[in-house]
Order: sequence, then structure tokens, then C-alpha cells
Amino acid sequence: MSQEPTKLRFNAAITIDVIIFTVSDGRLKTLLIKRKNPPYQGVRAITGGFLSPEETPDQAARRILKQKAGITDVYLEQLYTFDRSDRDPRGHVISIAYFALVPESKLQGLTGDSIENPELFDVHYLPDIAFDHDEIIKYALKRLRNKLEYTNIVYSLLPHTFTLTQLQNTYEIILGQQLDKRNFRKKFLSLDLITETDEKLTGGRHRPASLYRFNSTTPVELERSF
Amino acid sequence: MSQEPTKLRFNAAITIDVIIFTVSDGRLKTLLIKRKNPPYQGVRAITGGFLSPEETPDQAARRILKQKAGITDVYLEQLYTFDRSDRDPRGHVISIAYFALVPESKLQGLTGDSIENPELFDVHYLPDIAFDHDEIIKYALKRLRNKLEYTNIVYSLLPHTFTLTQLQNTYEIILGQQLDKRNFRKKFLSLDLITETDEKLTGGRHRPASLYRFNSTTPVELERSF
DNA sequence: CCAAAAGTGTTATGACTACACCCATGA
DNA sequence: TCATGGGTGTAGTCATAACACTTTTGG
Repeated sequence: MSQEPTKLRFNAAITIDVIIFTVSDGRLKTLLIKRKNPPYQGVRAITGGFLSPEETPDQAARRILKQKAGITDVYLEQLYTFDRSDRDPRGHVISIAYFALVPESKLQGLTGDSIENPELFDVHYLPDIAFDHDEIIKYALKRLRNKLEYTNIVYSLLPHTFTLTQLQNTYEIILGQQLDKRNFRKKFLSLDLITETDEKLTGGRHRPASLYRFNSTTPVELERSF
Repeated sequence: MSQEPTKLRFNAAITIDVIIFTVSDGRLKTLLIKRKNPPYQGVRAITGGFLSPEETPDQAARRILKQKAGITDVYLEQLYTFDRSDRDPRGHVISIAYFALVPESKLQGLTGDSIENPELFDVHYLPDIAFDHDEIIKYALKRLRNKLEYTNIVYSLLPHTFTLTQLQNTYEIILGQQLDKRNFRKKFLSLDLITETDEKLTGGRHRPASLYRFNSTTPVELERSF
């Protein structure tokens, strides 16, 4: 294929924002840092950073996850590309937003003594947030709730084996509503996404619970029932 | 809010691609141009262009629609942001893709004598296409089919007033399947998206059809039934 | 033995599917 | 009068929603 002399000229300033969700203490939480530079210095914000010229947006999102929160190997999905031209006082900025689902176990290392002070916040009780980041979080939450209904991505928030009650709790926390135990089990088991192991979770002063595992720990899309 | 000296440096080459869908002659079609420059010179491609530094991606998408196809005031939605780093021989390119729904009436002016030779192609019989544009079209089609089910966006493909048969045909063409007339009417009318006018479409040698109009010609999202 | 969570089945309701005939018009 | 597309209702099936008691363990 013949190469033509057209030079590729950079024509935009791209940032990558990564909304990190986790379920912890019975709450859906998101990780926010404290901005160390203007604009919005000292205000909470989604983790993000500028795209490096030699990396792809996906690579940048994973780099940011690792650098800012020490997180690797998690569910990551592109959310939307937002234009910040009128919201960022620095000028014309385009933000490619992602969202990540992180099991609580991968957030243990978050010491909070990092320079940007990452902390988890209940998505229903967010502090003041820089830019229009609160709208982005709402948008991500909507996408997450929808995807719960027609994919298996909840696997990315649970340990390798889990009980049906843990699974149901995760759904209830994210959807923000109680579900009927029998109906939930019947329906979820009919989807053939999980398999019962021969192990049980003991320890409580009650009947032990069967442990299950996901058949696939890569994203699977179900047929929609429309 | 204090401005800090951080300079905004452009760090990426952004292109905007706009997949244009229309229904015509009982087929779902998309507009493709013929590339006049390498790479893929002379090959069919989605309409697109580089982002201008002073415009937002949405503005760029509308500018491209107008410049390349003479189309204004249509349904336009951001689809996904694709990374072309390994697909475009010119180097690191990021494409923000949109899709537009255009009623046939707005495509009359397409003379085909423009320098890029825009033509409509049946989405099921596409010619050879530049880059990975065929995958992008498939992705757009999937999004379009999904959105038909839970939004009113079909309004953007129909004239101001229309018959229920026209409406059903549009659904059938896009979804690629026949629908039951009685069931379709019962369900669609129950959504309260359209209202019967007191006009009828006469002209065929058969009973005249009632004309309907959409209650809202801005996008409306229905509650999903999940 | 008792407190606590695990586990299980049936009925009622509402949504979707399948299906066939009469109606109004123009030629 | 007849060919053509417009217009309508019902019964069967399937998925979802509502609902309460027994089981197993640890303390």
C-alpha cells in the first residue's frame, strides 16, 4: 500500500478517565482521588490522566489503573467519550471514559498515603467532585446496572467461589433494590453461568452454604428477551 | 479558580467517522464514499474526517454530515471510540465513531458527482471497505437494532406522518425479520409513542390507511422490561 | 435448644405468540 | 366486481412475581 506524504498532526488533547467500582461493606463504592493541581485543586475527582502519544486509549486506561490504584487484571470497558471544551478551564479537552469493576480483594493495598489520596466513596453519598465527574459516574452506574441484566460481568466483583447469597447481595447492592431469594436463584441458575462446586462455606452458626463458581470469567452476553 | 501554567499539549490525532443509515427501497443502507487519498485510495469507506482543533467531536460529526453528504438536522449518536494504531498505516489514529439516522427524503440531493462519490449500499451486501470499517458498521447495526427496541428513534427514519404499515416495515427492514401485524400494532400502540391523526393516506386501490405521528421527535427511552 | 442463614415449590398474573377473516377503496 | 392492502380479537404459552416453611449448623 503506497504511503502518502500526509503528515499526521496531533489535533486534540486527550485524557483518559477511569471510573473504578467496587462493592464493599454492603455498598457500591467508587474510587476518587484528590486533585493535586489546578483546576479544582484539592477537589475529589475520578482517576485519570493524559494519554501518552505512543499508547492506545485502552493501554492508557490500564496504565492509569495500575499507577494510581495499583490495580491490574480487572474488568475494564470503554464508557463514552466526553467533550470537556466548555468545562475544563484549560481549554479544549476530550476525555475517553472507562469503567472498571474491581473485587474488594484487589483494593486492599490502597494505603491512602499516595500523593493523590485515593479513597472509596459510596456512590450514593459522593463528596463535591471536580468537572462534571458526578454525571459521568451516574452514566457509568446506569451502564453497569444495565449490563448486570444481560451479561455475566458480576463475576468480576466476586471471589473465585462464592455463595448464592453473596451473588444476590451483589446484585441488590448495585441495583439498589431487594430481590426475592427463590426467584433470583431459580432465574440465575437457569442461565447456566455458574456451577456448584462440592465445597461449602462453613463458619456461621447456621447451615453451610454451597459454593459456586462462574463457568466463564470472561464477559459473556446473554440473549436479550426483549 | 486559579489557572496554573500547565500547557495543554495536543497528544493524539483524532478522526471522526459517521455511519449514515437510511431505509430506502425496502433495504437498510449506509452511505460510503470513495477515498481519494491513500491509504486505501479509491476504496469505499465511512464518511469521516479529522477533528478540527477548535471544534468538539459532536460539532465535527455534524460538520462532516453537512460537508460530505449535505445532511443537517438528523438523529446523531456517539457510537464508540476506536483505536486505529495498528490499522492505519499513517500511525497513531483515534477515531470517534458516530451513527446517524437519515430519512430517505434528506438524501435526495446526493448527486453522486461530489469528489468523493458518496453512494448508498445495502448493509447486507457491502463492497470492499477501507480499514476496519465493516466491523464498525456491524457494531453500529447492533446498536441500532437494540435501540429500536427500547427507544423511539425510529421517528428519525420516517416522514412526519406515516402509516402503521410503514412503521412496521421500517422495523422489519432494520431487524431483518418479519413481524406479526396484529401483535406489532397492539404493542406499539400500547407504548403511547404515537398518536393517530385524522388524516388518511389514500391512493392505492385498497382501503386508506390512518396516518400517525410521533408524540415526541426527540429521543425517548422506554422503561426496559428486563 | 435456639438463633441464624441456607435451601426449596406452587400459584397467579401479565406479556408475548400464533393465527384468519372482514373492510374500504380504485381500477 | 375484484384485487389489494388496511384493520381487528382470542386462546395458548411462557416468563415473572408473590409468597412461607424446613434444614443445618455453631454457640
